[in-house]
Amino acid sequence: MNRVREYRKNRGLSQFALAEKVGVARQTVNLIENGKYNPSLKLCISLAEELGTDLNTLFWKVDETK
Amino acid sequence: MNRVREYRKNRGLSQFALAEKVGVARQTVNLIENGKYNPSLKLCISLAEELGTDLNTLFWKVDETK
DNA sequence: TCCTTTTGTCACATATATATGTCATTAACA
DNA sequence: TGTTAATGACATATATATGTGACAAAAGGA
Repeated sequence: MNRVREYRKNRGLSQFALAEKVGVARQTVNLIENGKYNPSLKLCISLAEELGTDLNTLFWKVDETK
Repeated sequence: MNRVREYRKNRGLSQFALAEKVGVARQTVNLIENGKYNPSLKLCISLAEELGTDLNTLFWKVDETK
C-alpha cells in the first residue's frame, strides 16, 4: 500500500507528531497509513520530505510481500 | 512545477488522449500541467504509468531552470 | 481561405480529501 | 493498580479535486 508507517516508525515519530510536522490532522496520517484514502500530491511530497525520503520510495509500487 | 507536459508530448499524446487513458477529464490534465492544482496520488501514479515513467521523475523537485 | 484539432478558460455540480471533536482500546510505565 | 500516550474508528463539517458543458483562440492541413 505505502511505506509511510515504516518510515515514520524508523524516525521514532507518532502519527500525531508526524501530522503536526506536515501540517495535517492526526486522523489524516492514520487514514493514509491504513490505505483508506488517496492523499494529495502536495501532502505526499511533505511526507516524503519530512521522512527524509522521496515519492517513489514511499508510494511507488510498494512490495506488499515484505 | 512538474514534467507531465514534457512526457506527454514526447509520447505524441494530446491532453485529451492522455486524459482518456488515465480516466479523467481533459480539463484535469490541463490544470495539472499548468500547476493550477494538486492532483491525488492515484492520479499521479496513473499518469506516471501511462507516460512510462515514475513519480519522482514527473513530480519530485523538478528543475525549473531546464 | 475553411475545417479540424488542440489548448486555455469559465461556470456550475459532485465526489472526496481533510478538519474537528469524540470515544474505546491497547501498551507502557509510575 | 492508575495514568498517560498512541492508535483506530466514528460522525459531521468544510475545502478542494474532478466532472460536465461550453466558448474562444491558435495552429495545421485541405
